[in-house]
Amino acid sequence: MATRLSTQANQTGEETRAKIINATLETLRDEGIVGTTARAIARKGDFNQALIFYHFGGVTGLLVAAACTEGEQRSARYAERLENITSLHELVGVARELHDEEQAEGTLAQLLAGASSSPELREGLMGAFEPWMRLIEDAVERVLSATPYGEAFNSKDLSFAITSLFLGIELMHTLNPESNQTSSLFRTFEQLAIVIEAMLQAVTPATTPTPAPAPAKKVKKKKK
Amino acid sequence: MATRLSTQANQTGEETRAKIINATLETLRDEGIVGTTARAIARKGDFNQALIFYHFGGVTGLLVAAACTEGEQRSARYAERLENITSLHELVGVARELHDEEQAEGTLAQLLAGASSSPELREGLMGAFEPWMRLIEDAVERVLSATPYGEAFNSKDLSFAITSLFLGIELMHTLNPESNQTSSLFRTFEQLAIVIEAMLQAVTPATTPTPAPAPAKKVKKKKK
DNA sequence: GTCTATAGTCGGATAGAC
DNA sequence: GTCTATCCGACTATAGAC
Repeated sequence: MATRLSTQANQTGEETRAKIINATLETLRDEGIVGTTARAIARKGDFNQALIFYHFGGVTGLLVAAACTEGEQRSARYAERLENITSLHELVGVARELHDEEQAEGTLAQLLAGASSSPELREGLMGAFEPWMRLIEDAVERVLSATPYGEAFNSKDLSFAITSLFLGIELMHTLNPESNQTSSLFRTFEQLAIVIEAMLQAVTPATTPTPAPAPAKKVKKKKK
Repeated sequence: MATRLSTQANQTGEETRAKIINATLETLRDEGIVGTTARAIARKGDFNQALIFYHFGGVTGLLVAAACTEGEQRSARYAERLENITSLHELVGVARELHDEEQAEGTLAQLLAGASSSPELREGLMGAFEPWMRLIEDAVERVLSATPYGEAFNSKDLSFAITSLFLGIELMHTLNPESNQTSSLFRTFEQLAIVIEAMLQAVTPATTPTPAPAPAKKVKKKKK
């Protein structure tokens, strides 16, 4: 791929596509889904509007591609950390880091909001989300299995809830971004995690090595 | 109010305004913020598009009015229940009911998403949200004060988190609305609430039989 | 692959008749 | 208060030159 045989002096398609996707994410962050039009994106990235249609077929196609790319990059950045998570407070720590990344700020929530008015976008987003959701789910399962409630809770529900919480925070954050609400929020989350971990420890004291109800099944060992 | 002295045969302004606002909420629910245009709203409510500008000055003004109205109705419907909440599982119960109300489904999240591209909408939403947030905050404070951690946590952060979680769930729900993900989700929440309450009880027994694994944090006893 | 130009559509908003 | 008619701008999308 990327033949580089063409006219030179100009970029290869891959570079252009990356530039367009980047401008799309910036536009989503700054203007929201409502303001993310082909013209606004082209303005932001300083390229010709027609390129969007040449490379992505249309705005919706571009949004899907942007969601996929962003999802892959995010997964690549956080996979290792997520795969080593075994405790609640570590999970909170990763969430805080993720929130502090400016690029991810709000783009996901905005894309989701746009899905209501475009079945095509909706389909694309479902695909783009799946790998990320699996990462979260695995982490949640590991955290759960370190507690006596490892089998008592639906980890799919819990990871759905965590993802929802995160998206909701992004949404609320746009209401008044200049407030430092969210930094206080993540501090509270850390306190919460510590207290819950302490309570769990109290419920299952170290003196009894085997945590309460021998579950004896369904503990996936997820390599790596 | 509502003079009724005018031409008759037609509705009074108040009725029309209500009709328009209702159509707006329906459009938000069905088409999302992107599809919520003056024309789409008028189509949905079967009235003339120009009425929106006569009564609300513009689409943004209408969206703000819809947010306020919806917020007031929701507050009126849930204030009593919220004000009597003292435990976590009750809070979850109200959240579930709220989620099951079809009218509220997604409109809030969509409005929030639209705030990114309109400072005027953003301002209006902040005002519309405040009373509701105070209701939540009071409930959270009561729930907290029934635990040994009543003073340890920032109740503003916690209610912000709860609101965010709720909005995020609405947002995720639009990805595949036909799945019964959310009903499973609220069941898990109820389990979670029960387990947490049980752990709290174990940590602070009524007759103090066990001498405290004691959370190694700042725990001020402050039963109200 | 990228640009200019433009066709065609849709949305916000207003003027003026009723 | 409501309706029709309409202007104007912005948007998606494409054709064709380079």
